[in-house]
Amino acid sequence: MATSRRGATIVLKRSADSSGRRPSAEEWIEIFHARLKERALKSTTQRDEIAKAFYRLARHVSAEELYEEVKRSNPHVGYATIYRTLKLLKECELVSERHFDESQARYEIIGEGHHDHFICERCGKIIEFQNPQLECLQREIAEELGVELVRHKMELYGICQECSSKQASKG
Amino acid sequence: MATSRRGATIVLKRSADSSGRRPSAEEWIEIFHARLKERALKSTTQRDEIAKAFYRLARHVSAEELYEEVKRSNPHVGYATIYRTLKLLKECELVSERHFDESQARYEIIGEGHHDHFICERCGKIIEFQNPQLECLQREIAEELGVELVRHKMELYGICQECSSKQASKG
DNA sequence: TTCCCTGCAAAAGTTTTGCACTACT
DNA sequence: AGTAGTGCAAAACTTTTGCAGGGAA
Repeated sequence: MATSRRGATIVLKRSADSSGRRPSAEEWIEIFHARLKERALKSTTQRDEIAKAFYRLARHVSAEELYEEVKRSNPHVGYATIYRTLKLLKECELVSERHFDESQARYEIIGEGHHDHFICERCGKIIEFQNPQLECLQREIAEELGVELVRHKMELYGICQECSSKQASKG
Repeated sequence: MATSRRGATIVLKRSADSSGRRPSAEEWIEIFHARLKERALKSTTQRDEIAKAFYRLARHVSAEELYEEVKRSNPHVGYATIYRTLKLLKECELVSERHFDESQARYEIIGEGHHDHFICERCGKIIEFQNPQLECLQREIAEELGVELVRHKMELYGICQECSSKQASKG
Protein backbone atom coordinates (compact mmCIF):
# COMPACT_ATOMS: atom_id res chain seq x y z
CA MET A 1 0.00 0.00 0.00
CA ALA A 2 3.09 2.20 -0.05
CA THR A 3 2.65 5.19 -2.29
CA SER A 4 6.15 5.51 -3.65
CA ARG A 5 5.02 7.50 -6.61
CA ARG A 6 7.58 10.22 -6.71
CA GLY A 7 10.60 9.48 -4.57
CA ALA A 8 11.10 6.21 -2.76
CA THR A 9 12.06 6.27 0.87
CA ILE A 10 15.12 4.19 1.50
CA VAL A 11 15.09 2.36 4.80
CA LEU A 12 18.55 1.83 6.18
CA LYS A 13 19.33 -1.47 7.81
CA ARG A 14 20.72 -1.44 11.29
CA SER A 15 24.05 -2.92 10.23
CA ALA A 16 24.83 -1.50 6.85
CA ASP A 17 27.77 -3.87 6.35
CA SER A 18 26.23 -5.53 3.35
CA SER A 19 25.94 -2.23 1.53
CA GLY A 20 29.70 -1.81 1.81
CA ARG A 21 29.40 1.81 2.83
CA ARG A 22 30.19 1.38 6.47
CA PRO A 23 33.90 1.19 7.25
CA SER A 24 35.11 -1.88 9.11
CA ALA A 25 35.97 -1.54 12.77
CA GLU A 26 39.67 -1.49 11.92
CA GLU A 27 39.24 1.16 9.26
CA TRP A 28 37.17 3.24 11.60
CA ILE A 29 39.77 3.09 14.38
CA GLU A 30 42.44 3.99 11.85
CA ILE A 31 40.49 7.05 10.79
CA PHE A 32 40.13 7.96 14.45
CA HIS A 33 43.90 7.68 14.94
CA ALA A 34 44.54 9.82 11.89
CA ARG A 35 42.14 12.52 13.06
CA LEU A 36 43.75 12.50 16.50
CA LYS A 37 47.19 12.86 14.93
CA GLU A 38 46.02 15.79 12.80
CA ARG A 39 44.97 17.46 16.01
CA ALA A 40 48.20 16.58 17.86
CA LEU A 41 46.26 14.45 20.29
CA LYS A 42 47.20 11.03 21.58
CA SER A 43 45.84 7.63 20.81
CA THR A 44 45.32 5.71 24.01
CA THR A 45 44.15 2.27 25.04
CA GLN A 46 40.96 3.71 26.53
CA ARG A 47 40.11 5.75 23.47
CA ASP A 48 40.49 2.69 21.30
CA GLU A 49 38.40 0.58 23.67
CA ILE A 50 35.66 3.17 23.70
CA ALA A 51 35.70 3.61 19.94
CA LYS A 52 35.56 -0.15 19.44
CA ALA A 53 32.71 -0.55 21.90
CA PHE A 54 30.90 2.26 20.15
CA TYR A 55 31.36 0.58 16.79
CA ARG A 56 30.20 -2.74 18.22
CA LEU A 57 27.01 -1.31 19.66
CA ALA A 58 26.33 0.37 16.33
CA ARG A 59 23.68 3.06 16.33
CA HIS A 60 21.99 5.43 18.74
CA VAL A 61 24.04 4.69 21.79
CA SER A 62 23.64 6.55 25.06
CA ALA A 63 26.65 7.39 27.21
CA GLU A 64 25.35 4.95 29.80
CA GLU A 65 25.06 2.07 27.31
CA LEU A 66 28.54 2.78 26.06
CA TYR A 67 29.90 2.93 29.59
CA GLU A 68 28.38 -0.47 30.39
CA GLU A 69 29.77 -1.99 27.21
CA VAL A 70 33.26 -0.63 27.81
CA LYS A 71 33.20 -1.79 31.43
CA ARG A 72 32.82 -5.35 30.24
CA SER A 73 36.32 -5.35 28.82
CA ASN A 74 37.82 -2.75 31.12
CA PRO A 75 36.04 -2.30 34.47
CA HIS A 76 38.25 0.62 35.39
CA VAL A 77 37.07 3.22 32.89
CA GLY A 78 35.17 6.12 34.35
CA TYR A 79 32.23 8.04 32.99
CA ALA A 80 34.48 11.05 32.55
CA THR A 81 36.56 9.23 29.98
CA ILE A 82 33.44 8.08 28.16
CA TYR A 83 32.11 11.61 27.91
CA ARG A 84 35.48 13.06 27.04
CA THR A 85 35.97 10.51 24.30
CA LEU A 86 32.48 11.06 22.93
CA LYS A 87 33.24 14.76 22.77
CA LEU A 88 36.48 13.96 21.00
CA LEU A 89 34.73 11.71 18.49
CA LYS A 90 32.34 14.54 17.76
CA GLU A 91 35.22 16.96 17.27
CA CYS A 92 36.81 14.44 14.93
CA GLU A 93 33.53 14.39 13.03
CA LEU A 94 33.16 10.67 13.45
CA VAL A 95 30.14 10.76 15.70
CA SER A 96 27.13 13.00 16.02
CA GLU A 97 25.03 13.73 19.06
CA ARG A 98 21.25 13.52 18.99
CA HIS A 99 18.53 14.49 21.39
CA PHE A 100 15.41 12.51 20.78
CA ASP A 101 12.60 13.11 23.26
CA GLU A 102 14.70 11.96 26.15
CA SER A 103 16.74 13.44 28.91
CA GLN A 104 19.92 11.78 27.77
CA ALA A 105 21.79 12.28 24.54
CA ARG A 106 22.36 9.54 21.99
CA TYR A 107 25.30 9.23 19.68
CA GLU A 108 25.70 7.75 16.24
CA ILE A 109 28.40 7.11 13.68
CA ILE A 110 28.58 9.69 10.91
CA GLY A 111 29.38 8.70 7.41
CA GLU A 112 26.70 6.89 5.51
CA GLY A 113 24.97 9.93 4.14
CA HIS A 114 22.23 11.89 5.78
CA HIS A 115 19.24 10.03 7.12
CA ASP A 116 16.33 10.69 9.42
CA HIS A 117 14.58 8.73 12.13
CA PHE A 118 11.32 7.11 13.01
CA ILE A 119 11.00 6.44 16.74
CA CYS A 120 8.42 4.01 18.09
CA GLU A 121 6.73 5.53 21.10
CA ARG A 122 5.85 2.13 22.49
CA CYS A 123 9.00 0.03 22.20
CA GLY A 124 11.59 2.72 21.52
CA LYS A 125 12.78 1.11 18.29
CA ILE A 126 14.47 3.51 15.92
CA ILE A 127 14.14 3.06 12.17
CA GLU A 128 16.35 5.11 9.92
CA PHE A 129 15.25 6.28 6.55
CA GLN A 130 16.43 8.41 3.72
CA ASN A 131 14.11 10.35 1.47
CA PRO A 132 15.43 12.35 -1.47
CA GLN A 133 12.29 14.45 -1.70
CA LEU A 134 12.70 15.48 1.90
CA GLU A 135 16.25 16.64 1.28
CA CYS A 136 15.00 18.66 -1.65
CA LEU A 137 12.06 20.12 0.22
CA GLN A 138 14.11 21.32 3.15
CA ARG A 139 16.42 23.19 0.83
CA GLU A 140 13.41 24.88 -0.73
CA ILE A 141 12.06 25.85 2.67
CA ALA A 142 15.42 27.31 3.70
CA GLU A 143 15.48 29.33 0.51
CA GLU A 144 12.01 30.67 1.16
CA LEU A 145 12.91 31.60 4.72
CA GLY A 146 16.03 33.31 3.42
CA VAL A 147 18.30 31.38 5.73
CA GLU A 148 21.51 29.51 5.24
CA LEU A 149 20.96 25.85 5.95
CA VAL A 150 23.61 23.92 7.84
CA ARG A 151 21.78 20.74 8.75
CA HIS A 152 18.37 19.43 9.48
CA LYS A 153 16.62 16.86 11.54
CA MET A 154 13.36 15.11 10.78
CA GLU A 155 11.90 12.83 13.38
CA LEU A 156 8.73 10.85 12.99
CA TYR A 157 7.14 9.52 16.16
CA GLY A 158 4.48 6.83 16.21
CA ILE A 159 3.82 3.14 16.56
CA CYS A 160 5.86 0.64 14.61
CA GLN A 161 4.32 -2.21 12.64
CA GLU A 162 5.28 -4.79 15.25
CA CYS A 163 3.69 -2.89 18.13
CA SER A 164 0.59 -2.17 16.05
CA SER A 165 -0.02 -5.84 15.31
CA LYS A 166 0.73 -6.83 18.91
CA GLN A 167 -1.99 -4.45 20.02
CA ALA A 168 -4.41 -5.69 17.35
CA SER A 169 -3.99 -9.35 18.29
CA LYS A 170 -4.58 -8.54 21.94
CA GLY A 171 -7.88 -6.74 21.39
CA MET B 1 14.52 34.04 -5.26
CA ALA B 2 12.21 31.76 -3.32
CA THR B 3 11.07 28.80 -5.36
CA SER B 4 7.51 28.50 -4.12
CA ARG B 5 6.44 26.55 -7.14
CA ARG B 6 4.36 23.87 -5.52
CA GLY B 7 3.49 24.59 -1.90
CA ALA B 8 4.32 27.85 -0.21
CA THR B 9 5.93 27.77 3.19
CA ILE B 10 3.99 29.84 5.66
CA VAL B 11 6.12 31.63 8.20
CA LEU B 12 4.33 32.09 11.50
CA LYS B 13 4.74 35.34 13.33
CA ARG B 14 5.87 35.23 16.89
CA SER B 15 2.62 36.62 18.23
CA ALA B 16 -0.14 35.21 16.09
CA ASP B 17 -2.74 37.51 17.63
CA SER B 18 -3.45 39.27 14.38
CA SER B 19 -4.34 36.02 12.66
CA GLY B 20 -7.09 35.49 15.22
CA ARG B 21 -6.19 31.85 15.72
CA ARG B 22 -4.48 32.19 19.04
CA PRO B 23 -6.87 32.20 22.01
CA SER B 24 -6.71 35.20 24.29
CA ALA B 25 -5.05 34.81 27.67
CA GLU B 26 -8.47 34.61 29.31
CA GLU B 27 -9.73 32.00 26.90
CA TRP B 28 -6.60 30.00 27.37
CA ILE B 29 -6.88 30.03 31.16
CA GLU B 30 -10.53 29.05 30.84
CA ILE B 31 -9.61 26.07 28.70
CA PHE B 32 -7.02 25.14 31.30
CA HIS B 33 -9.64 25.29 34.06
CA ALA B 34 -12.00 23.15 32.01
CA ARG B 35 -9.34 20.53 31.35
CA LEU B 36 -8.45 20.46 35.03
CA LYS B 37 -12.08 19.99 35.95
CA GLU B 38 -12.44 17.13 33.48
CA ARG B 39 -9.56 15.47 35.28
CA ALA B 40 -10.94 16.21 38.76
CA LEU B 41 -7.93 18.40 39.50
CA LYS B 42 -7.92 21.75 41.19
CA SER B 43 -7.42 25.23 39.86
CA THR B 44 -5.07 27.16 42.07
CA THR B 45 -3.58 30.60 42.21
CA GLN B 46 -0.14 29.27 41.34
CA ARG B 47 -1.36 27.29 38.37
CA ASP B 48 -3.07 30.35 37.01
CA GLU B 49 -0.04 32.52 37.60
CA ILE B 50 2.17 30.03 35.83
CA ALA B 51 -0.22 29.61 32.91
CA LYS B 52 -0.50 33.38 32.53
CA ALA B 53 3.24 33.86 32.66
CA PHE B 54 3.61 31.14 30.10
CA TYR B 55 1.12 32.82 27.80
CA ARG B 56 2.83 36.15 28.29
CA LEU B 57 6.26 34.81 27.36
CA ALA B 58 4.75 33.19 24.31
CA ARG B 59 6.83 30.57 22.56
CA HIS B 60 9.71 28.24 23.30
CA VAL B 61 10.04 28.90 26.99
CA SER B 62 12.45 27.04 29.22
CA ALA B 63 11.48 26.09 32.77
CA GLU B 64 14.06 28.53 34.02
CA GLU B 65 12.68 31.44 31.99
CA LEU B 66 9.19 30.63 33.17
CA TYR B 67 10.37 30.42 36.77
CA GLU B 68 11.96 33.85 36.53
CA GLU B 69 8.83 35.35 34.97
CA VAL B 70 6.54 33.87 37.61
CA LYS B 71 8.83 35.01 40.41
CA ARG B 72 8.31 38.60 39.33
CA SER B 73 4.69 38.48 40.44
CA ASN B 74 5.03 35.81 43.10
CA PRO B 75 8.52 35.42 44.56
CA HIS B 76 7.45 32.40 46.60
CA VAL B 77 6.88 29.85 43.85
CA GLY B 78 9.34 27.01 43.71
CA TYR B 79 10.82 25.22 40.77
CA ALA B 80 8.86 22.14 41.77
CA THR B 81 5.58 23.89 41.10
CA ILE B 82 6.83 25.16 37.76
CA TYR B 83 7.78 21.67 36.65
CA ARG B 84 4.63 20.10 38.05
CA THR B 85 2.49 22.67 36.29
CA LEU B 86 4.33 22.25 33.02
CA LYS B 87 3.73 18.53 33.27
CA LEU B 88 0.10 19.23 33.93
CA LEU B 89 -0.18 21.55 30.95
CA LYS B 90 1.29 18.82 28.82
CA GLU B 91 -1.22 16.31 30.16
CA CYS B 92 -3.98 18.79 29.42
CA GLU B 93 -2.63 18.98 25.87
CA LEU B 94 -2.16 22.71 26.09
CA VAL B 95 1.60 22.71 25.93
CA SER B 96 4.17 20.54 24.23
CA GLU B 97 7.71 19.86 25.26
CA ARG B 98 10.60 20.18 22.84
CA HIS B 99 14.24 19.28 22.98
CA PHE B 100 16.22 21.33 20.55
CA ASP B 101 19.97 20.73 20.69
CA GLU B 102 20.16 21.83 24.29
CA SER B 103 20.40 20.28 27.70
CA GLN B 104 17.16 21.86 28.87
CA ALA B 105 13.67 21.35 27.52
CA ARG B 106 11.58 24.10 25.98
CA TYR B 107 7.82 24.35 26.03
CA GLU B 108 5.32 25.85 23.65
CA ILE B 109 1.60 26.42 23.38
CA ILE B 110 -0.24 23.87 21.28
CA GLY B 111 -3.13 24.91 19.14
CA GLU B 112 -2.34 26.86 16.04
CA GLY B 113 -1.84 23.90 13.80
CA HIS B 114 1.33 21.98 13.34
CA HIS B 115 4.46 23.88 12.52
CA ASP B 116 8.17 23.23 12.41
CA HIS B 117 11.24 25.20 13.39
CA PHE B 118 14.32 26.82 12.02
CA ILE B 119 16.95 27.47 14.68
CA CYS B 120 19.78 29.91 14.08
CA GLU B 121 23.00 28.37 15.31
CA ARG B 122 24.58 31.78 15.84
CA CYS B 123 21.97 33.85 17.66
CA GLY B 124 19.55 31.16 18.78
CA LYS B 125 16.57 32.76 17.08
CA ILE B 126 13.75 30.37 16.33
CA ILE B 127 11.60 30.85 13.23
CA GLU B 128 8.45 28.81 12.89
CA PHE B 129 7.14 27.69 9.58
CA GLN B 130 4.42 25.58 8.14
CA ASN B 131 4.75 23.69 4.90
CA PRO B 132 1.86 21.71 3.48
CA GLN B 133 4.12 19.60 1.28
CA LEU B 134 6.12 18.57 4.30
CA GLU B 135 2.99 17.40 6.10
CA CYS B 136 2.06 15.42 3.05
CA LEU B 137 5.50 13.94 2.57
CA GLN B 138 5.80 12.72 6.12
CA ARG B 139 2.53 10.85 5.81
CA GLU B 140 3.84 9.19 2.68
CA ILE B 141 7.05 8.19 4.41
CA ALA B 142 5.13 6.72 7.33
CA GLU B 143 3.01 4.72 4.93
CA GLU B 144 6.08 3.38 3.18
CA LEU B 145 7.67 2.42 6.48
CA GLY B 146 4.44 0.71 7.45
CA VAL B 147 4.18 2.63 10.70
CA GLU B 148 1.41 4.49 12.41
CA LEU B 149 2.33 8.15 12.62
CA VAL B 150 1.52 10.07 15.77
CA ARG B 151 3.52 13.23 15.32
CA HIS B 152 6.63 14.52 13.70
CA LYS B 153 9.31 17.07 14.18
CA MET B 154 11.34 18.84 11.55
CA GLU B 155 14.13 21.10 12.62
CA LEU B 156 16.30 23.10 10.30
CA TYR B 157 19.55 24.43 11.74
CA GLY B 158 21.59 27.12 10.11
CA ILE B 159 22.34 30.83 9.99
CA CYS B 160 19.52 33.33 9.81
CA GLN B 161 19.45 36.20 7.36
CA GLU B 162 20.36 38.76 10.00
CA CYS B 163 23.44 36.84 11.17
CA SER B 164 24.49 36.17 7.59
CA SER B 165 24.50 39.82 6.66
CA LYS B 166 26.24 40.78 9.89
CA GLN B 167 29.02 38.41 9.00
CA ALA B 168 29.19 39.66 5.39
CA SER B 169 29.50 43.32 6.40
CA LYS B 170 32.30 42.46 8.80
CA GLY B 171 34.51 40.69 6.28
C1' DT C 1 61.00 14.10 29.63
C1' DT C 2 57.04 16.48 28.65
C1' DC C 3 52.53 17.20 29.00
C1' DC C 4 48.34 14.99 27.61
C1' DC C 5 45.18 11.61 29.42
C1' DT C 6 42.89 8.93 33.02
C1' DG C 7 40.26 7.87 37.16
C1' DC C 8 38.22 9.32 41.06
C1' DA C 9 35.37 12.30 43.35
C1' DA C 10 33.12 16.31 43.62
C1' DA C 11 30.43 19.81 41.25
C1' DA C 12 27.15 21.62 38.10
C1' DG C 13 22.77 21.82 35.66
C1' DT C 14 18.18 20.13 35.02
C1' DT C 15 14.25 17.71 36.75
C1' DT C 16 11.89 14.87 40.34
C1' DT C 17 10.44 13.52 44.92
C1' DG C 18 9.44 13.33 50.15
C1' DC C 19 7.32 15.65 53.61
C1' DA C 20 4.91 18.83 56.42
C1' DC C 21 1.80 22.49 55.67
C1' DT C 22 -1.79 25.03 52.93
C1' DA C 23 -5.85 25.78 50.53
C1' DC C 24 -9.23 24.36 46.96
C1' DT C 25 -13.81 22.15 46.34
C1' DA D 1 -13.48 17.92 56.16
C1' DG D 2 -11.03 15.71 53.00
C1' DT D 3 -7.78 15.54 49.55
C1' DA D 4 -4.97 17.58 46.16
C1' DG D 5 -1.41 21.19 45.75
C1' DT D 6 2.54 23.97 47.45
C1' DG D 7 7.21 25.12 49.04
C1' DC D 8 11.33 23.74 50.69
C1' DA D 9 15.11 20.88 50.66
C1' DA D 10 17.12 16.90 49.36
C1' DA D 11 17.67 13.43 45.85
C1' DA D 12 18.16 11.75 41.21
C1' DC D 13 20.08 11.87 36.86
C1' DT D 14 23.07 13.37 33.19
C1' DT D 15 27.21 15.69 32.13
C1' DT D 16 31.40 18.44 33.37
C1' DT D 17 35.52 19.66 35.94
C1' DG D 18 39.63 19.70 39.34
C1' DC D 19 43.35 17.30 40.66
C1' DA D 20 46.93 13.92 41.44
C1' DG D 21 48.97 10.20 39.32
C1' DG D 22 50.04 7.46 34.89
C1' DG D 23 51.30 6.80 30.13
C1' DA D 24 52.01 8.09 25.05
C1' DA D 25 55.11 10.54 21.97
